[in-house]
Amino acid sequence: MATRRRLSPEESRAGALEAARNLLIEAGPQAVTLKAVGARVGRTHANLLHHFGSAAGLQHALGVYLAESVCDRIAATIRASRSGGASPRMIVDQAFDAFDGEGGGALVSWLLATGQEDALEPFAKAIHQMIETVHKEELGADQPADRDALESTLTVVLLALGQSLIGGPLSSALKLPSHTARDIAERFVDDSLEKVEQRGA
Amino acid sequence: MATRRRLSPEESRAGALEAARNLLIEAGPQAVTLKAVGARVGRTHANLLHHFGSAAGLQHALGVYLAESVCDRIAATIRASRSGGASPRMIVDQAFDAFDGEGGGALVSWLLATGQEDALEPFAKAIHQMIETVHKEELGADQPADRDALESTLTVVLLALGQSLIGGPLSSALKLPSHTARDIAERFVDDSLEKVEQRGA
DNA sequence: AGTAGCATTAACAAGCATGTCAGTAGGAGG
DNA sequence: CCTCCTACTGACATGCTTGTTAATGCTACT
Repeated sequence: MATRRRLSPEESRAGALEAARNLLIEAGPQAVTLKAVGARVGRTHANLLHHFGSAAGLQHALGVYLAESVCDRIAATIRASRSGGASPRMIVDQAFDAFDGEGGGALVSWLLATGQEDALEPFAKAIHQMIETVHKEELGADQPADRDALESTLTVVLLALGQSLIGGPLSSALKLPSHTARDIAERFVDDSLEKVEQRGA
Repeated sequence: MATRRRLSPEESRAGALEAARNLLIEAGPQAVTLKAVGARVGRTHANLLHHFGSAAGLQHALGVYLAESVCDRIAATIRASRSGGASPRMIVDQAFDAFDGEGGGALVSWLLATGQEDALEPFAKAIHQMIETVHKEELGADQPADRDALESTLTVVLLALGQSLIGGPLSSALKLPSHTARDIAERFVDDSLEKVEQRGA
């Protein structure tokens, strides 16, 4: 057997979390076991126990990792819009993509499946944090995001989540194109921005 | 030990499904095991195997049961609105309640967690069926539901689902009242109905 | 009452996920 | 080169879930 390389704890954890995320997205919450994740990174399940303390430790770390990952992706796009590189539509698109492909939907169903619903709170707070930060950067203002912005955020997130979970089968059953939910969310954001501008003028 | 009553297959199945649903709502998908469900109805896990054939059989039956349950509840309210007993707002409310308390959200996370995503399709079709039926009853028309009605349905369902899954923590983190998603959905439906009336006039 | 059918169960078995522990070995620092 | 730290592993243990099977005993039907 070839000599095994010895990784730093950080490398091990990062690799394991990435593997766990892919496993989660590909095969669902049930598939994320110590053994399966270990196999993906070429280690034993005892190794994961060593690094994460327990299965629950891995679950928690994965939750944090996914939440950050999803928020980062959305926040990056919002920041890009500041320099004129991204329209509101693109932001909504990114939000949908983040839930759909980055593991946002998977994260939620994972947390719900493992019964750690309290872990949703940090995720929700991360979203709020993101909105507040971006809002201040955007306006250069010190005031918190207004109610319309918050409601838009809520709407987009809920629609994106729902879309990532049952959007495919549902829009197909209703005989609507699969991008319908995206369109609705974009329309909603457009209307909201319009209202803000009118009020500002 | 008191003599055990002997139930008909229908009674057994119905009782088991009801117990499974409560278990699912209260403790999440992981908690729905043959042993746990059996304990709730005062039978052994072998008994459930006898009635449902396998664990997968119970899962499938539970999926069908929940889908019907949720759709029935919403459809009943829509029908009531025909006789003037229910407003559009109440219909939206019922949809949210159905997802929140009746197990709609739990159903989806259950199906996703157990990896039977194909079971979402019948659920989605049941929703479509419901809309088409109600639409024809409502208008007395033979034509299928128009696009606006379908889009409203999609929006309400996605929002209700999202709300039932992460609505609590999310609206709390955004410092919005917990009924915000409901309000948004109701506004959306109101606008949609208004548009239809204008076009009809 | 007697009997046949089937709901029900206990006992058993296999598989899997989590967790413990003692020991091995890689790699950095002396 | 030697030593210490610790990443890493294999073996073992436990408990849970699903599944099989043979036997038991209600209950409906004759």
